[in-house]
Amino acid sequence: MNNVRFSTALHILTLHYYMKDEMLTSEFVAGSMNVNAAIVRKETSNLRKFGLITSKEGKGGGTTLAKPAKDIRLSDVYNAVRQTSPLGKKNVPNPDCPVGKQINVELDVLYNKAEEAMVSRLAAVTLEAFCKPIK
Amino acid sequence: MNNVRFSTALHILTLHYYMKDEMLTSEFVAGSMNVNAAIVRKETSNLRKFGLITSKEGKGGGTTLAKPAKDIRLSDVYNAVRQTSPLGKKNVPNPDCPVGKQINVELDVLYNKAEEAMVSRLAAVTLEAFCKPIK
DNA sequence: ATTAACTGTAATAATTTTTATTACAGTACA
DNA sequence: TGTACTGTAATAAAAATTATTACAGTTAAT
Repeated sequence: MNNVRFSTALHILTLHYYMKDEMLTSEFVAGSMNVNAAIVRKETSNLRKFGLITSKEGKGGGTTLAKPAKDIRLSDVYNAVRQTSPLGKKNVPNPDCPVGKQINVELDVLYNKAEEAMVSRLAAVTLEAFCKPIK
Repeated sequence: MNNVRFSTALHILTLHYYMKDEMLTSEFVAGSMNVNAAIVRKETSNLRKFGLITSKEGKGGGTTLAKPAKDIRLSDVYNAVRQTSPLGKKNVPNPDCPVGKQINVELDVLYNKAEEAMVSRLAAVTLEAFCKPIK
C-alpha cells in the first residue's frame, strides 16, 4: 500500500472542514490538491460508501461532510482507503520447507497486531483535531 | 512501501533460528522462500549492515544470526527494511490553497505518531517469540 | 596455485502497482 | 433543453518492485 490514497482522502475531508458546509466540486478539490478531478471523484465516491461524505449529482452538485468532524476518526479514513497491510506483501514460500510452510500464518498474526496498534492510534485523533492547526 | 521486504527479512531470520547456528547459503534460503538468490543476498547484506546477521564470504561461507534471537526485536527488522511511511505517500498540493499549503506538515506529524505506535508494537516481540510456534 | 563455492553488488529486464487521462452515461437545476 | 455536476469505466502513462544475469572478490580445499 504505497500510494497516496490516505493522504488524498484526508485532504478532501480537511478541505470540507475548512470550507464549512459549502458544497465542493471535484474540480475545486482537485485544484487544491494538484491531482486529476476524476481521481477526486473516485475517492469521494468511496468515502461516501463509508459514510464520511454525502454527494449530490447534477448541476449545483458536489460533496459535503456526512457528519460533524468531531465524529469522524482518522481510523475511519484509514479503513475507507485500506488495501493491503502496512507491513507490505508476503512471499509465497516453499511449502516443502517447514519454515516456508508455517511462516505466513505467523506473519498474518503479527501483521494484524501491528496494524491494530497503528489503527488504534489513528482512532485517537478526530478529523476536527487534525484540522484545528490549519488556519 | 508495498513490498515484500519485511516478510523476506523475517523469513531469513526465522530460517536461521530454525537451523540453529548453521551457516546458511543464499541458495538454500532462496529455496525456502521461492525467490531469487540474489535478492536474498541483497537482503542479508542489508541485515548485516544493521547488525542482525553476520556473513562470511568464500567457499563454505554463508550467513548466521549476529546475536541471540531473544535480543532481536521485530522493530529492528522493521527499521532495517523501512523505506516510506506505512500510511503511504503524500501529494504535492497546491501552495496557493491554505489547506494545500499546510496539510503536509500535519500529515507528517500524524504519520509519525501512527508509525511509532506500530513500531512500538513490533518492539514488544522478539525474534525468538515470533519463531517459537514454528516447529 | 588452482579450482570450486561462496558473498557483494551492479546493471538491466520484466512485472506489478499506482496514477493520470479521456470519455461518456446519468442526474438535477435553471 | 442546455449546462454543470457526479459516477464510473477503459485505457494509457509513470513509478515502484521484483527477477535475472553477470561478474569481481574472497575463502577453503586439494
